[in-house]
Amino acid sequence: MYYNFKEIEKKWQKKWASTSAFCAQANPERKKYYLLEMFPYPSGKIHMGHVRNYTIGDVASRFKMLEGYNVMHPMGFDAFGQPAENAAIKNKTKPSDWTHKCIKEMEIELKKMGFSYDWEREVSTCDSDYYKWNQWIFLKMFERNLAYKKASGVNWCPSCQTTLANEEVVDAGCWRCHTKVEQKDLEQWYLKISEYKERLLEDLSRLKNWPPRVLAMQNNWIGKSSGVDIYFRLKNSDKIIPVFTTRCDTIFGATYIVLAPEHALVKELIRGNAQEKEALEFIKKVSAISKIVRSASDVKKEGVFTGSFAVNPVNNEEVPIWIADYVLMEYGTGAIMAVPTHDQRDFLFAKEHKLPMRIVITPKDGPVKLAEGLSGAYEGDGVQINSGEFNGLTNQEAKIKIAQWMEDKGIGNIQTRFRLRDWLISRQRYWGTPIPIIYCPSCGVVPVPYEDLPVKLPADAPFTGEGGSPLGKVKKFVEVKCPKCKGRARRETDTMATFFDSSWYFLRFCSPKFDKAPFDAKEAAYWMAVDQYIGGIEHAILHLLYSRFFTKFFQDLKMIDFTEPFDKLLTQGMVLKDGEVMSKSKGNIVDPDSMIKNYGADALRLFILFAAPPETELEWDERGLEGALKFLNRIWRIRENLKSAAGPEVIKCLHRTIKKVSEDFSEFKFNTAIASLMELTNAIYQYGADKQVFSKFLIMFSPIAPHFCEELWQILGNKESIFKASWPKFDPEFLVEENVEMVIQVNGKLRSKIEVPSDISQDKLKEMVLGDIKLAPWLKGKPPKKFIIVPKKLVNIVI
RNA sequence: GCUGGAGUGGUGGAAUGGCAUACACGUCGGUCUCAAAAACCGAUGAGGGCAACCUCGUAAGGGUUCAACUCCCUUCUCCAGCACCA
Repeated sequence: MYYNFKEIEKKWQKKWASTSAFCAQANPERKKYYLLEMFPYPSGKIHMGHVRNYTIGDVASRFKMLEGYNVMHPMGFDAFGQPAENAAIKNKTKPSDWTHKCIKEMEIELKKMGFSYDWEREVSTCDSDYYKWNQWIFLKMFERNLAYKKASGVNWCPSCQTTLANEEVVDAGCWRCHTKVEQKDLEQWYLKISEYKERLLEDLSRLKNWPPRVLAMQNNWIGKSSGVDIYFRLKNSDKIIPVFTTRCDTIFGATYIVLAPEHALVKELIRGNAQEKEALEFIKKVSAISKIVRSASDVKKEGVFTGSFAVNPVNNEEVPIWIADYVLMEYGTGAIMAVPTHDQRDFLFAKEHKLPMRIVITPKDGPVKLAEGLSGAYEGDGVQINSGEFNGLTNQEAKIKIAQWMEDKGIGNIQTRFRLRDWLISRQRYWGTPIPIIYCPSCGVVPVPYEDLPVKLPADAPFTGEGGSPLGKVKKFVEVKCPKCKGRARRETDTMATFFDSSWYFLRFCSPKFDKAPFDAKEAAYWMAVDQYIGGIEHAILHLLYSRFFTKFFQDLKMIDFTEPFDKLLTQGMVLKDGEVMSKSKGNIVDPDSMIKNYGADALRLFILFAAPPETELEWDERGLEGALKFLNRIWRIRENLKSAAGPEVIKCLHRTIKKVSEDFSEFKFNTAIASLMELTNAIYQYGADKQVFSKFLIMFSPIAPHFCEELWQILGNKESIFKASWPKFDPEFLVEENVEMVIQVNGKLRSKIEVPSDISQDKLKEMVLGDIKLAPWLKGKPPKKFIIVPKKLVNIVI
């Protein structure tokens, strides 16, 4: 007979809701613990990824609660975004109706899993009470020149009909629909995240409890590199072209320079030259291709000669100036010096266009290779040659000396460059936060005054699917009075990228109904930072970088006094089926709802935690889920067979288990914690348990299977919720064994085992070991050279 | 190419210098039953041996150590992120 999980789970979910069991209040007397899982986009249905993410969080949250912490465990919805608009077009509904319906459905599913959320703190980013503060934050950034508008080539998704941030372009496609991204010249709003690049990079070192790969990814993304701007002068002109290089040690080998096709000087350089026509055609061709496609490494590097020359400042050599598609305007100075002998890209380009080469670094102890015989660039370290006064130095020494020498002579400037670009936040969509800006023909760009916030989304925008923002078609939204001159003006119709919304929601949870600012500083001071954050690796750059940026911004506004929002981060692994990610297109989706129906939420939670450690991928296996249910039933039966007093074997095992589970839960090693609870269960089956042992077992197991344990807890006669109980403590006395089994090795190989009193003296132990008949053939009568004794574990005899 | 991570039974996984394979899944056998299911008990890395036992075994090779899945070096494979970033 299976226990009735359907009834039991429903019963306790109702009870927890009616008693507000998980509602948290700030209390300076108590130690707080803020546990947060990344909030979901309300698609209407939870998937196994959500189940895994939120189960891990729920166990941690309930464990901390039992340990006596004041736990805040909130949940909300990242509710703006394109699916709602697409649904509106398809089903002729309104995005807000569709979204709110989805949120309702999702709340029901989350509640069915028995998660211990503080629902009174729930937020939805599409509520004007929330997005009002997006606008508030935007205006604060605008005041500090951290939000600005600029025209430039931007990533454009033709399917979503909107612009995308660099972070949202994945494999040259849109992160949502995978459509190939195009390039468009548009005037768009940006956030100056680059202002924070040094801090964002440096503070990574504070994040000791973040996974190394996330730190590595952010480090890469910020992409700091040090080098020198070297000033090349145009031949027959005073004009200077600075080029950025990290390899100034190769400057004597620079035989030509290359500019990006968009470089400001290009037009002037080609004017009147024989190459002008060819060059103009090339520029036209390149500008039509998106930057992403252009920068794909498998595309052949193309370029043309400008017909002009520059002067290498270190040796006054005249070098040709080329333009090529592989030089990017956005990075460095938009111009490079080319050293074909020591840079593979330059090498290939020089070979193709028959440009000169000169070796300036030769491998230590290696022969000097001749340019004619060179099959590829030598990019390694070595000794300087053909480098004037720097000959003979190692290139690493030369790098430092040449940089300094250039600064002294005024022909170069030591520079640090970053890869991180500013964050494009304008979206030509409806279902997002309106950017609070008004364009006035006489006053220009005018911010909406704070007292006029929120700028609400009009409810009656038309959804035709014809492209272009629906907001632009709502007259009463667009046509406004200028706040300054009261003249006729036009409202900004772009909305904010939804990543803006999620960059500070963890602060909103501290005071979700606060109406004077995005959050109440006092509440935030108590609850922040988030002690444990849990979510998918897909947000390793986007969301986590933006959230760090916003936190630093709030710190600068003196609204908070910390600089990093998330103390510990756990990125959970994906749930796979037959080795592949579950997806609609593969048709291998396992629906959590039907699993709850067939096995119960507790069994699902148990399986998901037991099948793999949280960070690794989890292979879905329904047999494992059956196994989880079997284990629950095995425990269920214990209640009928409790003895009046448990024997010493079980008591010892209990204390070992308490120690192990306490340690494992703290380190999120749920799979091994469950394994040790299973061992205790096996011991109970062998030796029997009393009520006390079983109660302690239930407390330890309750974070994993909360409904199940509440029910048994009540059956044992307890009136209060099991989550009001306190976490059991182990007694070290019970961990001490009178006798221990010791492993006896000869030359490191296991040859025997003996049981000895655990407090045996070394001499007595040696005596016993030498008397062990099993060892005789291995010792061969020879006297042992050495005894290695690891107390209570092992003896190794070296002969 | 750069960066980070991983490689252990038929399967998921455990062990971070000290008995390799805990705990489960699966498989096989037993108990109960007219029978089956459920439940309970037991076996289960490979090879050899009647057996006690022996040999081999954590991607491959080498090293350090009394002792290596674990530390070091070399190589291979897989996963993930970034990538004409000068």
